[in-house]
Amino acid sequence: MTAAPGFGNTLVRLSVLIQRRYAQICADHDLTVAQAQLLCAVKDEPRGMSELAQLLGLAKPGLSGLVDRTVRRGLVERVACPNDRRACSVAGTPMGKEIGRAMYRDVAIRLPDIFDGLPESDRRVLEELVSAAIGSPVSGPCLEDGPPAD
Amino acid sequence: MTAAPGFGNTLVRLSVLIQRRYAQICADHDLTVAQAQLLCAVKDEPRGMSELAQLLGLAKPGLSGLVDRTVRRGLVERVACPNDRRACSVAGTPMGKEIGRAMYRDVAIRLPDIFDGLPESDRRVLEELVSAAIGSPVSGPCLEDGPPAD
DNA sequence: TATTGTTATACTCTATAACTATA
DNA sequence: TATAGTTATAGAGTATAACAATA
Repeated sequence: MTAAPGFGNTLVRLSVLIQRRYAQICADHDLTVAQAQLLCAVKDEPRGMSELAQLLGLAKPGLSGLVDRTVRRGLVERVACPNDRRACSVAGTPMGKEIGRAMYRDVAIRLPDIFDGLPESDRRVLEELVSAAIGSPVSGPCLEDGPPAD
Repeated sequence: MTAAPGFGNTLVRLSVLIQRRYAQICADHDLTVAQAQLLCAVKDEPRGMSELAQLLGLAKPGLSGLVDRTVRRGLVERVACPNDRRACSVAGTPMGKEIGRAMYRDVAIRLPDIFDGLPESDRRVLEELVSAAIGSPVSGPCLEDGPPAD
């Protein structure tokens, strides 16, 4: 009995719990999940399209559309890249950055409630283990670098 | 310093990791995530539409569409409810049940890899804490009961 | 009248293929 | 030629409103 047989499915249920709470926080800020993640990714500094596609796990056309819709809402803007006239970066507008930071704060405050049922000492152990297992964000955003893009 | 300030965002990144791996397993079984969850929910016994909507966190029209698409693929079918002629249940077809069970097994095997970086003893502690915090599945499916529906 | 589930409509998200402009 | 990003197209998912049949 090396691992609990249903642990994989417990993890799926955990991720669903997290995603539902996260989606609720996004909705409270009048954002879709994808828009919120984009906003969190550019809340401190602009990022190139390729980097964002990688970060958000989207193919390039998907990111283009997401940026379009988010631009339309006045939350981000495209800025030309001086070195390479094909490329562009995505920057948060003042409003977008503010909302992105508010999201980030709200997530930090409200999401851990999921583990309210655990005694404080267990929660601290859990935090340490999860943080150790998946590491810290490379440069600020809510997301993890990943393979899916393109 | 009660809780790590970024723990909420670490949880979001964890859930993204889990969801991406889960989506990959679904794709390996030629399923979308929503179809896989529907299949897991009916892999052992039929379930009513209301129960499924609650379980999957969908509003009724969303579930109707999901069931339509999954019926079209020959994985589930609608069965009339004898007591109430308005109502119906969703049952897996033999193929659908088989795929649902295979998914469930595959998730149990492949998902915990996420924590491969942790020493074995830490992994066991983590499993216990997560399982204690979110409990076991009520009746078998991969999902958790939740509020969003309708 | 209230409830179950579907249909209609609209928008977001995601994928693939084809395209434009630049390198 | 290769690369960055967009446009075109299609399908899945999700929400609200209106509807049908039954309770």
